[in-house]
Amino acid sequence: MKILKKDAVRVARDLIGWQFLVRENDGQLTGGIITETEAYKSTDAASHTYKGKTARNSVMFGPAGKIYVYFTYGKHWCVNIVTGKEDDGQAVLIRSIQATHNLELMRQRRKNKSDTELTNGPAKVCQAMAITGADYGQIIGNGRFFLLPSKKTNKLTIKATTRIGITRDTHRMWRFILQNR
DNA sequence: ATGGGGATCGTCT
DNA sequence: GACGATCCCCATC
Repeated sequence: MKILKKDAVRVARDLIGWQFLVRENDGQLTGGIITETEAYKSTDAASHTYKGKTARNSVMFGPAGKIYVYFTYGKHWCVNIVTGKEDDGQAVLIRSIQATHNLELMRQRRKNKSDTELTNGPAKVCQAMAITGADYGQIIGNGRFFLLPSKKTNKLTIKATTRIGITRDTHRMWRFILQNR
């Protein structure tokens, strides 16, 4: 997918408003509209690729369009979309979506949390969409994962802020949030 | 509505 | 052996 081959910071902004979906075993689609993202690059001390290639982060070194999933805090999975050129070591973290497909299944997986708490965090998105380490390296578009362009004809209002939950390179304005949601 | 602290384990030092 | 690209619970306002 062409949009994903650009710089992660650009892609993180561009993906706001796109639909992020998975196909369930029964063929149904689950997911929603991307409302919050963050960019991570190898030149960035907050990135998993900052210290070079390892077994865990290898998929981040390309090609673009693959899924990078990681396990964190002993409990949670988080999902990224690999971006950039071959060997760049960059990706966009999906931090939040606005649920549009298969709400009932997502509520069930999220233990019937309120709708505002359904998919408003990176690990919550993975819980609701049942994304785990089994999805590591999946290619978007011809398997379980799908990205569909924004249907909005009017321009979206997108706010840039510093990233969440990191301790290094905290000043970078690489978090993008859809306004008026 | 907001904030502090505990849980928990794979990955890297 | 330490530390997270986090979530949840509970206390307080």
